[in-house]
Amino acid sequence: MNNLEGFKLAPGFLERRAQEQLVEDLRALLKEAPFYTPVMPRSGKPFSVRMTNCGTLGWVSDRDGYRYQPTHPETGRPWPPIPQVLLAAWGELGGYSKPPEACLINFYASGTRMGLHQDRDEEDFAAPVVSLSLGDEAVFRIGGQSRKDPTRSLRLKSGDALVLGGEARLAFHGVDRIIAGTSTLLPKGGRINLTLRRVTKGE
DNA sequence: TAGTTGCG
DNA sequence: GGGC
Repeated sequence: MNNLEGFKLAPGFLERRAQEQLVEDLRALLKEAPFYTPVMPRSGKPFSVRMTNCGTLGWVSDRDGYRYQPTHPETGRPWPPIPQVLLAAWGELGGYSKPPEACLINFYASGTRMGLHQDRDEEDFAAPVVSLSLGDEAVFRIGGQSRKDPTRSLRLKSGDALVLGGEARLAFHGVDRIIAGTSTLLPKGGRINLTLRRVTKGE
């Protein structure tokens, strides 16, 4: 049905200790590039999820649209570099020759969500999208390349990795809800999702 | 128009 | 979780 080729779930890809070290890396990174609240193009409605990025490019949304840009929209500073453990994850799971340029960092507090969407603001759809989950569990939904295709839902746990490549690269996906109290990784709860992407076709 | 990373 |  919607067994899209190129969809891969790696449960427990990061063990607990690696998750803790990554959270430490992120703590430092977030001082340089704090979470901000993006808004929807044209309507200006805020996302419930807060965002920041690392890498040479970051995904942003504002009244003008969705795009990748080299600087934080509020501080104007370049995004910090992508932590090594994430580059290693890309190498291990992505199976792609070029390194990731963008790592979108989403923070889902309890009660936040992300509607069904496609990742299609990149030039390079041959590259996979690699995603890691930290903290509370998410009810994740994925369908096909058309919005009306049937969807299925799965639970993403802290340390799980997800790869969207091949046919699944342009699959609609989203987060229905966060289940509070399902992880002790983040002291204040919530979920962090890290999404690695190749943006350009060039070097 | 078609589409909507949101809303209901 | 479907549909606008």
